[in-house]
Amino acid sequence: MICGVLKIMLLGNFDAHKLLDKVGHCVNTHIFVTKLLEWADKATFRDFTYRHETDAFRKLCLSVLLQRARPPQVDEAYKRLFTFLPTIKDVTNAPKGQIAELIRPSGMHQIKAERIRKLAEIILNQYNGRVPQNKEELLELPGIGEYAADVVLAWAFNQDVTMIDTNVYRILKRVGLIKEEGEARTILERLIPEGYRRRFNLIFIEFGGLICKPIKPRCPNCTLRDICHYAKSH
DNA sequence: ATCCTGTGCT
DNA sequence: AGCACAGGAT
Repeated sequence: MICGVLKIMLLGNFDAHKLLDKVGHCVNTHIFVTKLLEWADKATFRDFTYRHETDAFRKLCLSVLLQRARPPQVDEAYKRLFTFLPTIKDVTNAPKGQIAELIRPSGMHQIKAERIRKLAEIILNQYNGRVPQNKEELLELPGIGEYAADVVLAWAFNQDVTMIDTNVYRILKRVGLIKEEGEARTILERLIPEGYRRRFNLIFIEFGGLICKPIKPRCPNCTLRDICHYAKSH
């Protein structure tokens, strides 16, 4: 059953009993959430410097850098970009080529450079340097889609928002909780109690990066192996 | 549906 | 060599 009070050290502590009381009645999802929490309790989360960033504009740029990129490479690009171009004005005035060169490690640097430069321009000129705090306006921004908008709302504006990335898709699909990607949001919002969306997103990302990896997942070491369709068929 | 795009892993 | 990556736009 539930092994005492689970604590997520990195993100602060919370009482898993309360948490699990709010989760739905389905046995599989119950086990799923419990096992993930137990794993997060023991695991050592990776520490990327960009995770400590709270500035809304930089988070906005980060969500662009993260597109189809690996976290370590994004961290490198992130440091380079804001070391050389610390302010929004700096980014706005920088030639696209310079931005591209700075963020090269994150991949797709030409596209991302264009997106970041336009972002800076719009935030500076149309929003007077303030990143909008609602999803509608965020989605209007170039290079900002569902995921990027949710990331900004969650981590820059402290909103309890469900974020869905490839890690979430992959984990939910393999375990067998969803068949198609469109089902992810519904399932997640039923699965994860309000107030814990951000924490769980980090857990999904870490679990997806360390255990349920896209290639060569570590199924033998995985706490979900007993309930996971993928683990049973491989 | 397909493109964008560099790098790390297998 | 080939696939995959904290996606988004056309």
